[in-house]
Amino acid sequence: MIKFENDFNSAHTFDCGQCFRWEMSDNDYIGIASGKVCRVHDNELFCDDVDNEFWEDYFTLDVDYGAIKKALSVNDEKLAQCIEYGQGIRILKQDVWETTVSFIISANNNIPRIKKIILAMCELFGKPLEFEEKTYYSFPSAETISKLTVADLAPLRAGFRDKYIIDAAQKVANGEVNLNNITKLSTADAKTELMKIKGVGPKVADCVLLFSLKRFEVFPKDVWTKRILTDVYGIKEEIMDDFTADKYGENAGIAQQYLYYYYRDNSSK
DNA sequence: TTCCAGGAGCATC
DNA sequence: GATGCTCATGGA
Repeated sequence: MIKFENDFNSAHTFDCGQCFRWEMSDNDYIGIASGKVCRVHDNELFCDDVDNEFWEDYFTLDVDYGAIKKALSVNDEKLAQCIEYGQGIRILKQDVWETTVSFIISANNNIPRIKKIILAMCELFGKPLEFEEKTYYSFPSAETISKLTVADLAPLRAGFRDKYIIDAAQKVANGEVNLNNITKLSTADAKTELMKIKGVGPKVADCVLLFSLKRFEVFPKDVWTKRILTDVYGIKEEIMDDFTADKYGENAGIAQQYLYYYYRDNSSK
């Protein structure tokens, strides 16, 4: 069991668009990551004892979000409001391979459908995991997917993204793209490495860097964040990268996540 | 029916 | 290097 002492809100963390394998169950969240399953109830996480260290790492418990939020709130009233609204968002350190494929699937797609495609992929090609007398499925390895064809992925209904998933699996499995070594690379080099995969452009690569490699300085720009920067801050697209880097610096990605969550959540109501 | 979704590949200039 | 078109799918 792990207890979250502060700066953690399960709903905000799991529903802010960074992850796709956490589901509400009896007011708790059940999540699957790296072949492990756990239950989050309020501020407590229940898992197999041998996995404690894994989940502590996954939830980046070493990061002081209080200090980061304080620094980001200075001189930015709008962001301070978003931070208040999304309090308790933690950026997760997810598996690189899973995050890469997940955000390949995210291209020109919506979150419910992204989750549906990933779930189908796990149920079809992942390994069964028993937890609390129920069966869950792991995210399939690159080796497993690399042996499949585009036709095998048809049941996922992933559309034009199916060929990108195969390309990613083959390049990772044969070592053309080395994900094992990627944590040691600079952010720029890691981005270049990821973009060797078809279907991984700047935005998908940025999401992988932020949501699986703790590169908090990266600010992924999607249709929503571009809209926010334009409408709320009056920034033109050409200078967005400079604006976010100058204004938010090493924590730009965290700022981005609060902005994204606030505006997406409040525009759908 | 048309528009849109946590974009990217490709041809063309 | 920039611009415009296209890529499946399903919900609104």
